[in-house]
Amino acid sequence: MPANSEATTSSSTLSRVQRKRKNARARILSAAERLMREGPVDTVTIQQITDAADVGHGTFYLHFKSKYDVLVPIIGRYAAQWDARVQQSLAGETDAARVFTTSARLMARVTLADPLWRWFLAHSGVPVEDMRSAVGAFSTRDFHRGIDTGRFDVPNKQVMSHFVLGAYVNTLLASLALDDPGADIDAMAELILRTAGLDHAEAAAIAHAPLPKLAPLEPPGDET
Amino acid sequence: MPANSEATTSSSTLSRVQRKRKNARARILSAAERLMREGPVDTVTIQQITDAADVGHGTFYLHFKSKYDVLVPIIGRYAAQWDARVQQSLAGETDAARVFTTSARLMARVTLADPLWRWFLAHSGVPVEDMRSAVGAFSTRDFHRGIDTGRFDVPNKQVMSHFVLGAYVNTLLASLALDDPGADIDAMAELILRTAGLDHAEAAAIAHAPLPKLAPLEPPGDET
DNA sequence: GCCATTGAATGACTGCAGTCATAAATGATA
DNA sequence: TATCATTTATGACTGCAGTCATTCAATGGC
Repeated sequence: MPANSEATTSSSTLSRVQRKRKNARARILSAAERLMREGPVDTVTIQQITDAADVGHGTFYLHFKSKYDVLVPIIGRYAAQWDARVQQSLAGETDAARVFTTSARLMARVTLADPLWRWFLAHSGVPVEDMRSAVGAFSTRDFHRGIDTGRFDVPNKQVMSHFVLGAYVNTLLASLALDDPGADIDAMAELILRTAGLDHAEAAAIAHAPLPKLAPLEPPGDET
Repeated sequence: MPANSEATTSSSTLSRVQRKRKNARARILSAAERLMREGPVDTVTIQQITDAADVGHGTFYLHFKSKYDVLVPIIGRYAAQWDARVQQSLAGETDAARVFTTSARLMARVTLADPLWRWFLAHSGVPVEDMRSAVGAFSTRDFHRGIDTGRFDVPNKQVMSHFVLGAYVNTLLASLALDDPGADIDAMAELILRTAGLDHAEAAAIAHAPLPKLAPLEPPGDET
């Protein structure tokens, strides 16, 4: 008796079902993003998402574990788009310390500007791995480059990664309450550079250098 | 029709009701701790807690917001007991950097040894303030002492606090998977000292100095 | 001693997250 | 193009978190 009782009522095209088939995941993702951008994230229910995506309630759990879980790829894509721009604007820069620092400072600002990221940060009751994949993927990459090229001096690469990521996330978390988080972000960058072995003067100079301007991202509802 | 239908069946002493009255919060706390230490934290329901505490289901929400919320004072008390011992064993130490570092290293080890703390860390989807009050209260105190006495050199005290707390928590979080987290904890301590302005040699020396022994805590079911 | 006021305590109730038995679509084999 | 195996989808169902209208002990005024 379960399954599609209503869906087959109009088995006219049949391709409609096929279309649903192939990209349930993508449909859920875009429906979730739309709904969560419309209203408060908390009030969006799984049922609303699956209704909007025109898939069954259970289908959601085939692709995602929870509401948090569906946010990860959404904000990940947002971050990836910005990261591409940031990297572009840093094309000429050869110093790994400057690349990392500028990237982190810009990405932190961008992150704090997005309502979905803000909610995610405030509710980051997520395992380390999700944090890493979504929050710190880009910063981590640039940071490791600094280590691998010998620009940074760290006693324990593994611990250093967790250390810096945690510091980064918690500083952003605290900055959620601020109107202009720029100064705190830069102070954080300075501290990271210190931790990475740069002397205080150089850390301060790099962390407070002027930032390159980036063109704003167009409305984030576009599909690939 | 609600209220106590069963509770008044034996209105023998009447003082029993009075006793329930005054310390619902304490009863909930001890019942919650007992249940959560008995089985997996996840499987304990609010209903089970209120049943064990012999209070109504709704009473729970009068005192606590959630299951996470009830854990905060529980693990806070555990930490406070250990902190007292740690401070005692550091009575002779005058260097704020050594006090902070030793305290942090010991408390991290103790924290990682407690199942309730481990669960809390793994599920720390809690606002910064809870984290601060439970996770970092003692470390934060010692850290600020280092700043205030001029032993530490930090550009921004506020940011520094969030930075260090986040680094601390996330490093512990990552250490949950390790059999012996000691080495990682010490590496973390070294990084904190660097961030606080100590030169690399001194940071390493202090962070890897031998730890004082502490007598183990007796079974944590005692009431004050 | 009586009544009014307060706010702690209660548990039936609501709504959502997450599960699971069922079933449709797809693909492979021949 | 029939048959079986595998993958993907479904929605009724379960159980718990959290709410809220109601009850009642306690306290203070008179």
